[in-house]
Amino acid sequence: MSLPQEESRIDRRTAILDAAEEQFAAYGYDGVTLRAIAKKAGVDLALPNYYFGPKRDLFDAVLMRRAEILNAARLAQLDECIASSNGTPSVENIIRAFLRPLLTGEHVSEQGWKNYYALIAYVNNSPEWGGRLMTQFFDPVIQKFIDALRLAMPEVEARDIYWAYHFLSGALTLTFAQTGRLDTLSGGLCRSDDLTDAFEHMVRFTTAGFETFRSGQKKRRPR
Amino acid sequence: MSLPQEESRIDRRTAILDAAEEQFAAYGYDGVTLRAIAKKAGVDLALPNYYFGPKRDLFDAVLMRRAEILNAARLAQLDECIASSNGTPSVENIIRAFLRPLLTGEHVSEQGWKNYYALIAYVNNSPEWGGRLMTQFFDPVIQKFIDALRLAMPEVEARDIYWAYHFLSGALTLTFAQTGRLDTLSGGLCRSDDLTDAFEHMVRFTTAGFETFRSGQKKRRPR
DNA sequence: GTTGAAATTCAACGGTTGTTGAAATTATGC
DNA sequence: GCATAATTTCAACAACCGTTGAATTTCAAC
Repeated sequence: MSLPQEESRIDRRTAILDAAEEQFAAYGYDGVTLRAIAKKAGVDLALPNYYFGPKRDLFDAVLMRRAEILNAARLAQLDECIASSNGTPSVENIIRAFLRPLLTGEHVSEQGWKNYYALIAYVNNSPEWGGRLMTQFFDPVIQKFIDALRLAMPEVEARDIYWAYHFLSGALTLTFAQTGRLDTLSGGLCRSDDLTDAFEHMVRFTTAGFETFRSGQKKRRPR
Repeated sequence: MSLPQEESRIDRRTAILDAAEEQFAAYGYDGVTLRAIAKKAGVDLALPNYYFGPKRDLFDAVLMRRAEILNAARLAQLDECIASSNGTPSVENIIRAFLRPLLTGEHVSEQGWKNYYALIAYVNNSPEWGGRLMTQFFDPVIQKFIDALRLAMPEVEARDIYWAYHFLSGALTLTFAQTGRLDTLSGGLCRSDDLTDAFEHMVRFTTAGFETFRSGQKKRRPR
């Protein structure tokens, strides 16, 4: 017997990451046991600890794995977007550069990426980790997008742009979460797992949201 | 001794609800133990179970308590909004009617309401409960707001309105979550606990997002 | 094939979880 | 004041948690 040799070594690390990714996304950090992860991955209970250390480090490893891929893809899209528009890109094209890596090729078809997106939704809305982890893994790249947006709308205050990005982030991550609520609310009219449809709507909605801050009117009186 | 009589009976029920609300919002359902809740509420470990049954029922009770208050306030605002505009209110006024109950009077000052909002953010983005609980507690009222929005924009397809509400919901709940991420991302320019500022920006952003679907152009080609 | 390192299994540890039944306390109706 | 019910306390249950050290197996180098 020499079949599962060179393959199974690496396979087990990624099998653990895949299983942890799926479970964490579905039930949250505390809702998942190492025993459930190990069983899903088809490995011994002690193996996750052997490869990744304590549970919290495994969680970080899951987050880190695809964050690097996503950040690199986003930066490439942003560079191309800026280059192809003589230095001052449109708001819509910046948003498209921000969203496009999320639905290219394997990202829409592979279940692993969908699980990862749902996990991001969980982390982004968690008071426990949202501040720390999102800042650590994603905000360096986000800042470059904000810089580009400021360049695209130089007359808009920075505060307004940060708020607008915040709303974009919320809309995006709720769509990631795949709760199925929109589907039932709309009586089946909308399918939240149709990422292409979701993002086309999101681009229109958020682009208009950003652009509205060009008009100088400050705060209206509430009520 | 006859001081803690009529008072403490009711107080213990609400003390448990308050403590559970705070803990669930901060750490999620599985991140909280009944012992932590009981300790925070200053009651015996067995008391939560005595009043509310198993842990899951306590969670539902926490959600239900303020949901009824919020739903009633929203319906009142919607009625007033429709009545004061001769039957066809503006999109902006509908959104304001939807958001205004969140920052009236005690809701901004009481910490209990802020905890509840953070809990909603957790539930709304949870694949585990987002579909079931949000639909159960909030969607009947949401449907009435959608009806009003359809009336305000009769030329827009229902699908587009449902998507737009979905993005509004995501933006709103992320703001609820109070992760502090926006604060650090903006270098202190934005304070996410300033609900008045948050909602004034949210009204502008989301109103523009809804209105953009009036323009008949369908899906643009991505890329 | 032998040797040393890496990978995997196994069993168990101390600690914590939600839940519960029985006892003790307090309030309520007569 | 007494009996009845509601409330609160206490102790403990069985089940499960993350983690680990030792034993076992598999691998790689010579």
